Amino acid sequence: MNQPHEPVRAELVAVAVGVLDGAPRVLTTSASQLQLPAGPLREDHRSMQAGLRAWVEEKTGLRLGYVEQLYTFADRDRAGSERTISVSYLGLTWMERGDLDQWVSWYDLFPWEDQRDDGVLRRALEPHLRAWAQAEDAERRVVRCRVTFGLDGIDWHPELALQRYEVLYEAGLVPESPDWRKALPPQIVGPWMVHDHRRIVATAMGRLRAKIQYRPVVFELMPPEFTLGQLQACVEAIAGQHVHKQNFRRIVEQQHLVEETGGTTSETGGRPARLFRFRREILDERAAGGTKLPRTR
Amino acid sequence: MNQPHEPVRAELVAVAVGVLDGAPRVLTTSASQLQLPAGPLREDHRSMQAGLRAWVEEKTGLRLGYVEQLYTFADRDRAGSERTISVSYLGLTWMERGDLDQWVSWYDLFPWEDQRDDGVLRRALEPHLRAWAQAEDAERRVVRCRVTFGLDGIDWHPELALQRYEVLYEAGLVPESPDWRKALPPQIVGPWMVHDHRRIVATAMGRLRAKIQYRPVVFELMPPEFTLGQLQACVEAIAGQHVHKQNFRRIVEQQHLVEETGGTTSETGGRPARLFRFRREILDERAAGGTKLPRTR
DNA sequence: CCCCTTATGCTTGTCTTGAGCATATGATTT
DNA sequence: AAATCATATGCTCAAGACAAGCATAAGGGG
Repeated sequence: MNQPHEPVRAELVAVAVGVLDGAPRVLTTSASQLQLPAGPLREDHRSMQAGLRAWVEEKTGLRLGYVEQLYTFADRDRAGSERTISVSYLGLTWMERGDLDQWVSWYDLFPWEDQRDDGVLRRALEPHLRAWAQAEDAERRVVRCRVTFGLDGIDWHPELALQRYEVLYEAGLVPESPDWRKALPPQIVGPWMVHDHRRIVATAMGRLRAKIQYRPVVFELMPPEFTLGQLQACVEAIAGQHVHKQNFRRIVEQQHLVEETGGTTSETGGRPARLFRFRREILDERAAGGTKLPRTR
Repeated sequence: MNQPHEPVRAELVAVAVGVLDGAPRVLTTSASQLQLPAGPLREDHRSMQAGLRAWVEEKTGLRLGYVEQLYTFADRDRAGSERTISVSYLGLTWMERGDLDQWVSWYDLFPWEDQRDDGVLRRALEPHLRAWAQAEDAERRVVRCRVTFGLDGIDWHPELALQRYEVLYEAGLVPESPDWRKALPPQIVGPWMVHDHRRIVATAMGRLRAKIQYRPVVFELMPPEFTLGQLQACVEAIAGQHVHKQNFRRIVEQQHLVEETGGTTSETGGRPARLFRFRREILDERAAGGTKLPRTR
């Protein structure tokens, strides 16, 4: 029953996300090419998570806080070589100013994902999508584009990031597609990344956008004290959508996710805002819900 | 930067689930010990999913339909040996009568998870949980038990199956705990399974229970034609909870998840019920929602 | 002092959801 | 044949969640 296992290589890959200046950003290892922090699972790693943290710290100096497993890919690299299994993780961290060069905005990677100013980007993409949809197997393709990209008045679902990427990949519009001759310029479809790292980032984006709605994970991206305005800005950055301010406040407050610190700040301009902190106890107290998105259209 | 990878062993593990007679069941490989179908990733497998399907078919004869990745574990087996990476998958299938011996009810594995008759089982467990909570670090432990097991009037959340298992594991109440001296009899805490297979099943249960609420996956467990009553029974089996019949029907119908076949059946006893089939198109048409659980208390 | 900006409080109408009443229609029992 | 049981199906109602918007508050900069 158990023939000997063929050995494989195990790789740990991190999508470390922080939010700064209205854009979520992904940590890359500084190199000529865009690539995620990664490294092999080693004998001395106590667990995969521990190994992942170690690699990220070694390669970028960042100590991750929140970490969760994303997905595991198996790639047959070059013919003949061992197979590599990549276990990817999503990590969240609070960003302060500085060292922006290692941090790539995920809207630079996926320009169409920011619906806060869909204008140019989506307009530039939509015709190509329609062309692809018409080319072959039209019925299915049209429906698929409509649903994933929210065309023709259908709702845009932020959490479908991976599915959108996959459409573009199949359509040959992104540079890493197998048939990349029709690939569009990076301002529209974003830059190339090593291996399948862009797919992994898209996976992370989808997961985070979904999770933010039913688990209080935004707070892992926030400083210890923050205003509700800043919290909202962070959620909007992640979701790539605007939310209704007053309703957002209502939800956050009535769920008792935060408590006032007593302080205020006027850094935000306008009327000074009260400062809040995350009530971390809530993680035990309840199967606490997340931050629904009261949409604004 | 790239020291040579230390080789590891990659194992594929399947949690194949079907529903029969009001209980979800998990496929095991017939042996003296309870264990899940599993096998190493092989060179000739085109992908991990393909490999998984192949193993399940080889070991049990079952052809899986729907498959999704669950979680990846890394275990250091025995000291000195290579590390094993287990990539686990959830598979759903439609069960007909027969061959029940290979299929273990997940309420035999986790008796406390069936809240449709929580009576005896939970009563038998609760005192031990409270004892554990009091023993040490009481404040945290009490809250944790309350939340995960829904004690003291807090809502029971079906999808917290894994968290509940982990509490029992830490409390030493299940036979596979490192300190198993306090373990309770199998009628209360279920039987032992090979390796960490029971943890994997608990993961699958949590995932499926969560997913059923926001994606139409129940239908993967149903025959081509079914009555709404049967569909409801299937959902209740998965969730381990009763749902409100009329509201359940309302949700399913208004989401256009199903269409009438025109036929009826009186197999269910009582007034004959109309037959429906799943509108599979909906999987493309919308980011279709699942089957929320209109609770009944 | 006026205006700009963001913060914060509150109202209103709509939609969703939980809960239950009432009736329909077959099989089974009396 | 009538009563009874069991499930199916249709419909109503009230409470709560949610989208949207109005109005006021309180800083800073001209």
